[in-house]
Amino acid sequence: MQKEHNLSKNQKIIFDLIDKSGEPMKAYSILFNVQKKGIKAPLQVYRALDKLVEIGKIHKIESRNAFIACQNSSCQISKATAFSICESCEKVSEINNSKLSKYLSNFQDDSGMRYNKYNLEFFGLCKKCKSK
Amino acid sequence: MQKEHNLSKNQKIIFDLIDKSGEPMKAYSILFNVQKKGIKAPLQVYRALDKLVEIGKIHKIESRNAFIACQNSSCQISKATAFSICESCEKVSEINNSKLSKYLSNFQDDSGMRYNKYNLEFFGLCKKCKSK
DNA sequence: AACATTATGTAATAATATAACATTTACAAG
DNA sequence: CTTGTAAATGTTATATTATTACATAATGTT
Repeated sequence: MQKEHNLSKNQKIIFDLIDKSGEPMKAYSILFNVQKKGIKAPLQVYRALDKLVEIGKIHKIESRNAFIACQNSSCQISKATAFSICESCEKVSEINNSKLSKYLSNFQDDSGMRYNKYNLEFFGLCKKCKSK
Repeated sequence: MQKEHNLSKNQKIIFDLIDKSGEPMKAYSILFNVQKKGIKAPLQVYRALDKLVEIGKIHKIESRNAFIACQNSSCQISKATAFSICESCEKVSEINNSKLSKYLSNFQDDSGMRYNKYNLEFFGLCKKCKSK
């Protein structure tokens, strides 16, 4: 069962914006879009983003410095993430594949070490861009 | 066989610095360290870094905005990378595991799509930090 | 009510990265 | 060997991303 996180005012404003957009958003683009709602400073945005990432409502696409709403309803905490990124149109999808996540969660490196947290970004051309 | 890339002057200076350091370096730290060699501007650093990444001599650790020399002698082009990152001491190691790279190169998402390029970052505590 | 925790507001600034333009070097084709 | 072209360099300015520092307010718990 997913824990209810009562989002604060700024967190809710910013989560709703990212969630509705359906695509990765950058911090200063978020800032621009929420200024009419009273959020004026970068720090207000980054603080909300930090919290939303921490509780797993959004993920950061590291290679793009952008944030996307979690598309995986069973995802509690953002510690094991995988994304597909189109290098042409920049479309990003979260990959929710249990075999992949099991494989990576159970992966041991040559020293026998395991990792409870990872981020994987796949790059290629999405179907639309491939057919062009 | 690895293709010989004749590095230019700036590329060589910057690669040698990163390679000798053995750990991830940030662009402005690189800049500071090569100023005595005549490289004065950020753009000179970023251009060399871009090229070195392109030819696979270094990799970018996206979650850290830092660059590390490729530790895999058979790695020609930086398109399939995996790293282990200690969240305490920030030590970074390149993971060179053929099973893992085969698994990821052959991975198909639910739409049947494959990816020729990926970046995977594992997070945890390295042995030293774990034993503290 | 008292306390601790979390969230907010605001200004300043640090850190990371690119745009635009001029010039020079390396090197292959004729 | 010179002409054309791609790659690399130099320089200034600026854009983009993110954090420090400090003050205040809201929320939840005992």
